[in-house]
Amino acid sequence: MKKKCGEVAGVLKALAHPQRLIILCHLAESEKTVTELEQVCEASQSSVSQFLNRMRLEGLIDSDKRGQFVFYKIHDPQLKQLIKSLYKIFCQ
Amino acid sequence: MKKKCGEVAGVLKALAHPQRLIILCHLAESEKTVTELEQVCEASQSSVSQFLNRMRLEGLIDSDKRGQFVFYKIHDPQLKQLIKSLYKIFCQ
DNA sequence: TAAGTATATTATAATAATCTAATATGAAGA
DNA sequence: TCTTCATATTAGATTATTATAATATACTTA
Repeated sequence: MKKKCGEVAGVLKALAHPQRLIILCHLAESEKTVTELEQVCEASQSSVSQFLNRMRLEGLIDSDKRGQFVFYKIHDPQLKQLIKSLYKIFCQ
Repeated sequence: MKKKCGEVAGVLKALAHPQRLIILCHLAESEKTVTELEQVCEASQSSVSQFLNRMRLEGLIDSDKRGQFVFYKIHDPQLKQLIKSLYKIFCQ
């Protein structure tokens, strides 16, 4: 239990930030480019890029460079489930 | 959406900490005293007390003093639901 | 190849969270 | 009343997170 809570707390930390949560909610719908994410969460290019990189390193999201764009999407299926649950609990 | 994400991110912040998550998981089962919580999460008395106070002020938990003990329990029904979801997603 | 667009990186400043130690309060029992 | 136990509070040091500015890279198109 202690170990599991440590892991889960780590995932929750990624969501526990207004702009990162917006980003992840959008990624839960479909893949998005960095610029698209910049617009929905109204954060600077640098911040968004840093957030994305951090979440990628944590294994939560995936990046896929296609031409001049980098598309991000959710990698971790548990994260996707969690975002769905959040939506059910808090937005319905 | 922006506003809602801010609120939800606030709740998630409370869970996004190994020891607070352990505390909340135990409170999701039943009410507990501070000393009981100290033992399950292996944090100092002061830390636990500070965590509890903070979560109480955020409206997530309730305290009830009975004699020399203070019993804490989850106040926010959404938080209870969230903890159940976490259990389903990550512990089954 | 020059210019523009998309993204990443780095360093650093600003802010927030955490932990610890010390002390305080208040109830219970000898 | 003295002591012990349960809890709370405070202040400060430490550490982590966030935001910002500047610069770099790499692709695209004229």
